[in-house]
Amino acid sequence: MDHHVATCRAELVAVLTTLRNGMPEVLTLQNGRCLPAGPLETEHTSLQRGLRHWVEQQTGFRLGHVEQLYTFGDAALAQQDRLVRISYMALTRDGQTQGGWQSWYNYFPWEDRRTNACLTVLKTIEDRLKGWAGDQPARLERCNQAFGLNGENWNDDAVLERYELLWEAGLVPEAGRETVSQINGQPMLWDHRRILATALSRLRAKIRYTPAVFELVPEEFTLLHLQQAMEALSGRLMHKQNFRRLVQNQQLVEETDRYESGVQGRPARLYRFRRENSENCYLSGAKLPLGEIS
Amino acid sequence: MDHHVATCRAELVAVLTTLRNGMPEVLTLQNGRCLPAGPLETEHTSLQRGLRHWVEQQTGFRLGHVEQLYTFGDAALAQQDRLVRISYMALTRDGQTQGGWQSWYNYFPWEDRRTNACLTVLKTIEDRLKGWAGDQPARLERCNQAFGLNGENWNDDAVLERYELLWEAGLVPEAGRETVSQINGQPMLWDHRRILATALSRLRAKIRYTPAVFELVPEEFTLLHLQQAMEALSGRLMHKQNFRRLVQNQQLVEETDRYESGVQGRPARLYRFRRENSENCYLSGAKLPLGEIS
DNA sequence: AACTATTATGCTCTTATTGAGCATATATTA
DNA sequence: TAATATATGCTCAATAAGAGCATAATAGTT
Repeated sequence: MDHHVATCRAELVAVLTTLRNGMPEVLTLQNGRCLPAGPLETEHTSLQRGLRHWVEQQTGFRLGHVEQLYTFGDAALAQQDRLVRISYMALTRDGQTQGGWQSWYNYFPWEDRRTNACLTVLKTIEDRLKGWAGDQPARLERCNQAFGLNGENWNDDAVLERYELLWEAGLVPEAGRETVSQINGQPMLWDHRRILATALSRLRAKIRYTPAVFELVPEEFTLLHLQQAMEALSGRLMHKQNFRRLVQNQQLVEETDRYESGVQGRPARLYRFRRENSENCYLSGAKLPLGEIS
Repeated sequence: MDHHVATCRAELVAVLTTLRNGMPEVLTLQNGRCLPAGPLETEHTSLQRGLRHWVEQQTGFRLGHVEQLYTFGDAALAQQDRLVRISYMALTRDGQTQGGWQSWYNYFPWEDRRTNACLTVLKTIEDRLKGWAGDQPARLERCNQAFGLNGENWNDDAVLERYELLWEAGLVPEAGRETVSQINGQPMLWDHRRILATALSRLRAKIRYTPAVFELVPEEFTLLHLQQAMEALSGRLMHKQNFRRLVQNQQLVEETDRYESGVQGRPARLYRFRRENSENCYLSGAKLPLGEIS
């Protein structure tokens, strides 16, 4: 048998996240149906530069720091013209540009546990998953662990595992089954929703042990703003007093002499991120653990 | 300006790790100068299958579960014939096959902090880094954080950061400077040592929150064996009694009714990994934190 | 001006986890 | 039998994490 080196095209896909009105949003195209993406061209001198080029061309947005997510290549692709999809994640504090920002939780309604609304969603999903699992203990166990059923804990970071489980169970439209978008989430083209799920997983893990949140809040913020940013990203509520204690003990922020104005109640002090103290904060072990509420 | 979709070749690189005689080892070719690797061919129906094919052909080893590491593509590569290098990591408990197993710490002597030998290495590196940093505070701070100098903590997982810092400082042979292998580590071809550093970083992080160690120890083991496996991978010693307490509290292991024999001292009970309890253990939050020794 | 609603912030209390090390148990070897 | 070596059980102090009470400071209302 002959062996031929496969030539392939590399496609670059970007997941750009911002926070607006207490909701994490992602930059999309075509009415939310896909992510900015384009092929690596001979003019691009690096993968990242290719990515930047396409995002800017398609959305007008200039990416800052990006982080590689995953390379997908094992789908059922044509043998002769292979495609390798390399995905990246980026953050921005100003999603004010034109173009389609969509809430994360349109795509993954079961991931926003801040309100009671998701209880309905989860109940429906639980029922359908149980139908799929039947009496197969392996399947049941996977459902329990992924969705925190039957006494298991809910793990914020397991966004991808949950999405893939729903796919396997035929409960997302991409898998060819008819579904309700309020429950099963809005679909995307190709595997873009899977890439988005990968990004949420990564970002939720990242904010736990790096000061990544600070890239999403304004220069000056109250501790409540910071907490709400963490809550929006992680999808769960936190204990206010304990959150303050943690942030302050980590020495990640410093007081300013200014206060918030124009709101009800006692005005909150504005804080600023101590960048010098944690330029590479994960190295020094500083963490921003989520003081979870039960 | 014309835009042309770049065709490229995808190269698949494997980092296969095993534990032998208390040392973590990696499967290499050409006397330790490179990792098993090969191009994606038209016959390969997925990236992983291509990877398996090359590793088996070059080393005779059949890979088990693999995990993707990183895709490198932004090096100074020829425009017309681009190369995308996709790297993977795998573990095995029997590195008994033929072929070149090399200790991790031949490549990264400063990463093995279990013995006093590394103190000399680190002292030399520290001196040279200080020379490179001069009086630039940004550089000094990076050195301190990466290598735990000046009161900063040593972070096991930051293998890649340390390697890249040494590269930037011109202290590794790949950067074109003449170096001493006992201090600066054995070089590899191309960027393979960087890929290896990525793998160590990932694996050291992984053993903290998944039961990955159990893929590297025999079916039945004493708690000391398990501890020594963790120590070999993380490069640091741990407190014996506290380690037992942690492992047992996590319910990751179960007693057998057998004991170790043929060694000095009181014979140790043999334990077995409770796979059922943690098939997907990271989801349920089970951790194997390293009870560090100061 | 007094009162109420609302949010910020300080503080305590309890429990769980972690680092450290002492004490005892059970084997081998001299 | 004594010495040595390792395994294993247990305590103690320090720290971190979850929960909630109490007080402070503002805007709006009566």
